[in-house]
Amino acid sequence: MFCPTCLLSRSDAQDLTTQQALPTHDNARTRTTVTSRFCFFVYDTHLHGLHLVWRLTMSDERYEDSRLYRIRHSMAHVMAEAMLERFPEAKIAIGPPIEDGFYYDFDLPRPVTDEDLAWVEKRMKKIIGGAHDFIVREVSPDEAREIFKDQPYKIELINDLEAGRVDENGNQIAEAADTITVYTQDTFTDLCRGPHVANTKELNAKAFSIRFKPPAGAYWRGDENREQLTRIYGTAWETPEELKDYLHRLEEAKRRDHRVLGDKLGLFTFSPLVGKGLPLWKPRGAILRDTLERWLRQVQIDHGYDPVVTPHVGNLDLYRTSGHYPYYADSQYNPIQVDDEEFLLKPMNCPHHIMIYKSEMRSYRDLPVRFAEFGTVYRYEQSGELQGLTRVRGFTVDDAHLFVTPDQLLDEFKDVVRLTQYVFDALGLTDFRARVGTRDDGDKWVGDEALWDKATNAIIQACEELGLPHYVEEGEAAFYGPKLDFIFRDVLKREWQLGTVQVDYNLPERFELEYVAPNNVRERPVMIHRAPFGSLERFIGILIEHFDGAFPAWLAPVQVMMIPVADRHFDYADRIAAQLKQHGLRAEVDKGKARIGGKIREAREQRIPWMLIVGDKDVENQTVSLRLRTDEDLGAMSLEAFIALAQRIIDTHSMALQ
RNA sequence: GCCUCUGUAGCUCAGGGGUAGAGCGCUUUCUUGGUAAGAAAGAGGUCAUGGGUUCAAAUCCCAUCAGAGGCUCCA
Repeated sequence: MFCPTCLLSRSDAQDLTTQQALPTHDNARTRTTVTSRFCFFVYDTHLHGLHLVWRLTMSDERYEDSRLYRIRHSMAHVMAEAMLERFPEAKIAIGPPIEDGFYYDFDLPRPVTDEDLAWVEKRMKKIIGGAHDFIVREVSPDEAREIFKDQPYKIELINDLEAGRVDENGNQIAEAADTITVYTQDTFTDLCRGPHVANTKELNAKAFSIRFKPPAGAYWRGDENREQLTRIYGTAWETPEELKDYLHRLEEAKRRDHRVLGDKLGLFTFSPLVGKGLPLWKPRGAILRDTLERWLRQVQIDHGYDPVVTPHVGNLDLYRTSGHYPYYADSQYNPIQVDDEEFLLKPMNCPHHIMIYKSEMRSYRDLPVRFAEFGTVYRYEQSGELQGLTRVRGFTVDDAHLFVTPDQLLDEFKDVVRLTQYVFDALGLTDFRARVGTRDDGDKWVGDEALWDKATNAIIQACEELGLPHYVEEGEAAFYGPKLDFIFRDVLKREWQLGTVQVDYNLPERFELEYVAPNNVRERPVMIHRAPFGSLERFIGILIEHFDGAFPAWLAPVQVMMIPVADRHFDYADRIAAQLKQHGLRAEVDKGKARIGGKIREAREQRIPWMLIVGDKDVENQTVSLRLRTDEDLGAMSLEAFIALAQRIIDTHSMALQ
């Protein structure tokens, strides 16, 4: 059995131990997120030497071959049958299994109501109980057209199957079919490749739901210029317990939604008057963000990066030269006209950094040049795309651009990857996949194909030399070059794209960058674009959800909450808090009216790592009583002992609290 | 941008063609309490905004703004 993502075989995987490096595998290609979930690895770094060790976890079988896949596929057909009874005039589109469930797209005469879904769900249970066989038949395209004569979407699919599938550039991507398979259960027949369960008896009427997610709009064939259909999602499992688990996980994800927590913890807010997609950082969010920034800034300085600072706008010609303007005009704020010049709110930092590079004559002795900036950029994202902090219109990138000689490229690239891994590791983010994004077949790219190949090969070679398992995904590149993305899987097993490293031969060409080589000839440098966090906003949004707001102590906006037992202990609490602040700890005193239990509850809900309770006993003995947000009561200790403990945890970026 | 849904007190939400409800929070009073909510009283709302229908609109309709779930997009 092979992992569909990396093509590493299961027997190979079994031979691996945590202390062995993985063989590399770069010939896998996949476009489906379903299959790509099946190969995960966890890395384990020794912080100092940055020596990488990999472990692979792998499922036993491909999703497409699994029983769940057939169950979900069959469920989709059962749902379509019930929907056609509810909406006899409905046109059916497609209904595939997806991760955790299935969907079916319909063209409906009116919006679906919750009553409709309740009816359909009930009807589905009935159909399942009817013990209907799934019968497969092979028919000719003409027969198929007769069967689906009232279903225009199916006719379109049949015609395409018969002609052989063709992509948007007219390249044939599938053989012309002379037979078409159709599946029938009960009264419903669908054009379908299968596979299905043999009989609806194999479906569990108590282990599915179509009401866990509201109906949604979806374009026919994913094309925004075509019909908007109604997509109904379902989730289906083998047992009711699995369904319950899944619904529970959804609840958990909702509960720790960074938009909810961000409000509750006072981290950030939005104002319609400022504009949508433009986050406002409140003091507690800003200190968290500032702490991250200061730390990364220092790590980067240690790695030989030079901080630079550039303005928020730039002349439009700068972005015409870089190519950003022509390629992304739709998703930029309109140019600002001033006198007879046009300016753009900067959508990317690279052109500004390039101009800094160009401001001096560079010798090969100066390279590599590494410019780093927390640069705020603005992109006019489609309004429907905006989402909390994870998709905004103004955000700050932990951006850096490296200008290197071709000889230095590989080592520099590897060093960037090591730095990225160090950063994630220090934050306790350890579950990753690495994705090599290659050039799109379409027209969203610039430059010379040979240079693209060179850049892509450099990335793959670096991955191999680092022993970094990776997979290739076509069409995921930036327009100016291929990239390596780090895909992070959080505690709820959700995937997020975080850091990115890109190799770029094109912008140096476009901006005619040069350095003087040893033989006194002017050569062209190669650029590396990189951002471990990507967007600070998005990254913090992900951190909030991953940690459920309970940040490691070094990042916690408030690290210590003083809880005086009675009002007469306020002075003592104030004095302690002042001393904590002198030691660099972020401490506050809760002088509210609540009793001690209430204050503890509040501090816990605020995810404050340490609570120091002070009452008569503490004043008398000159102690503080420590309680953790995790519920442990560590009892009385001297202030010095607590400060030593807190500083040790903070300085080591420990995830623990004691 | 497109489809669907939502917008009522600071927050979470109930209600619903005849001038507004709960819990939490907030204020005050009592309580000074030792490890996940002490008690009582009180304040607080042009029911997102603008228009329309109606004797009467928070309620129905339209538009706008904002939010949610998807789709498309993501340098």
